[in-house]
Amino acid sequence: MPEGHTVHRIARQFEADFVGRRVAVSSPQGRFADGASLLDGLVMIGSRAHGKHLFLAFAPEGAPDGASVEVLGLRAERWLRVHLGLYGAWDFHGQVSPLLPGGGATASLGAPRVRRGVRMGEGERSIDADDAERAIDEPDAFPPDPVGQVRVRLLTDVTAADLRGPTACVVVTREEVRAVVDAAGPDPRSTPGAEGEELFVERLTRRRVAVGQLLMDQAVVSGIGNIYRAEMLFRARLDPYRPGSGVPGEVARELWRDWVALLDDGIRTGVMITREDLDDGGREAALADRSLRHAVYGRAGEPCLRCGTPVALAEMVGRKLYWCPGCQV
DNA sequence: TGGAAATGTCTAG
DNA sequence: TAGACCTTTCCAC
Repeated sequence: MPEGHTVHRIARQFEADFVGRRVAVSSPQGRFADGASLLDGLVMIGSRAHGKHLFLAFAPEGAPDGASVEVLGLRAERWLRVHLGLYGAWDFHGQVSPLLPGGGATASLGAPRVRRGVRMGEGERSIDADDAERAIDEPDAFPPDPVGQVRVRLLTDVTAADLRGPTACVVVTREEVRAVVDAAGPDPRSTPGAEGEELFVERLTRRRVAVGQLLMDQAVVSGIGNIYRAEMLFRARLDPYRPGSGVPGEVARELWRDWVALLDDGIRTGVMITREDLDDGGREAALADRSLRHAVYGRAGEPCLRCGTPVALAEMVGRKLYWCPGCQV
């Protein structure tokens, strides 16, 4: 999936283009028709991410609905919770704000898509004026006709957001939002500072389960997926099979701090560049070519960038695990 | 046209 | 642990 950084970027996109606006909600595919009718015509009052969950808060126009308790810093009784799962993606159409000053707008955030032989970046594709695909993908008419299986369409006067392929897309109460967040491990962006770090270290080091498995466990830490998992263990020189209880506290702290830094970088750039050996030129090249972004992920059989040992590939709890058996001990 | 693959998670046995 | 589920895309046949 879109790992945690992508969901935070999606939350920002909604903050920029939907929050404060009245939203028409529909389900072109039909599978979310009931939920859509509960939200249609309400104003989006906030947008939050925790790990891989996206929460969009709604309230009646001109009448914040009087919720007495804040959840994720918002008083809202009606929320849309979305989890993209493995293939989910949001597509934005119409007026789409750039997420970086001076940057291009983002058309699509979520699972990678391959189109016309052009591999899109992980999670998203830029549609600045030079992008030849813009003419293909952005018809003049607004809103554009839904393409494919659009579970939900959120529509303001000027911007449309289409959701396809989510694992979860459901209208929830603030209590249900609270429950999901409480059950999840810390996310550096919503559990910042020492509290998140302490929680992470405690949950990682108390169990004998393999650290490679624990990093993917969203109850231990939120937002890490298969790529960040492999790359963080490589950066920490940790054997993925080492039990969490065998990871020294200081090493666990370093893992958390690395996650904080990687997540910040991913949110800022929209791209997972996890190699430590790149200079500015190398990063520039990696932005354009995803095969240059990672040290071990997707590089099975190729020599380790640190010690030359062939990168190993195995299955861990049903997911592909890449690591260097030479220098991850 | 069918199968496989993809940054994920849940449930039944 | 296997299977189900969400969707799109490429590739072998």
